[in-house]
Amino acid sequence: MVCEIFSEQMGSSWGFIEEIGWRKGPWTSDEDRLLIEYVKLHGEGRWNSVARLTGLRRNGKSCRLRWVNYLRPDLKRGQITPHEERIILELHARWGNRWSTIARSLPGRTDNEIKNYWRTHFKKKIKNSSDNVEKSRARLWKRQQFQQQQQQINNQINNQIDIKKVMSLPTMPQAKQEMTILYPNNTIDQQDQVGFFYSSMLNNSTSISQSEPSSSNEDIMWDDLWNLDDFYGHFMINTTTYNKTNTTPCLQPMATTPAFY
DNA sequence: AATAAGTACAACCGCGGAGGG
DNA sequence: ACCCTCCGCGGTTGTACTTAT
Repeated sequence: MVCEIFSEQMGSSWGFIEEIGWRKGPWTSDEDRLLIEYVKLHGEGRWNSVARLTGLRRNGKSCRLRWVNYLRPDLKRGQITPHEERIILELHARWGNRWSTIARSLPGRTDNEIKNYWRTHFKKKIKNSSDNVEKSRARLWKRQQFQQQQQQINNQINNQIDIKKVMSLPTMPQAKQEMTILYPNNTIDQQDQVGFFYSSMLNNSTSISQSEPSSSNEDIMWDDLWNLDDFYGHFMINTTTYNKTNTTPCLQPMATTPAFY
């Protein structure tokens, strides 16, 4: 019966690409229904049998993809929440583009969804990253100046807060020196970038509650993250520490954690 | 209002690993 | 050991929709 319905509604007038028997392009609601019925009856898997058993003119790959990314009942709909975004960032720092691995930590989200989210929200900034290194350094320096001023003001206002730890942030040359010791095999340029990112991450983490006059903190944070993207492999993987029994990763940019950690 | 640029997301493709014959 | 099929993964493309100019 389902085959009859299918053949009635899947005429060539639909305008979709047909290639040697297999349909391509967007799925129709009827195709979805057939696939859902198939999974109800036979369970997930054996995707190449779908066409034979349902009359659906989709190949196994297409059926699996449609089910996994769109039809599965346990999928979470709606926008990625800020919390999920943080998780994605942290896990990407640890795993790189292993989207399926990242997706396992986000129930209801698919690898495809996370991959798309990453690309549209973050990846686009990479192309500008090399140009931004110098600009970011200037911003970093400016931010450090700003933070020091803020800290001085805070000191004056509230003597009970001990901010010595925050003020002990390493300078850029210090960070580079530490990286040279820790990762002597990296090139000078890599160490330069690594030290820079480390430094900027630290500064971002301390300035999170402060407002900065001329530019958005968020913009700066993302810009700096992009500078990191190309050398995660040299840095984050080596230095991200996690307990094997705890699947939640933590961003700890340096082996020698700064005082405020 | 028109259109170019940007964004979001569904879907396809190629590749490689696993497993069975 | 080899071949074949199936499956899953990551990269990429296509397109509808939104926003900016």
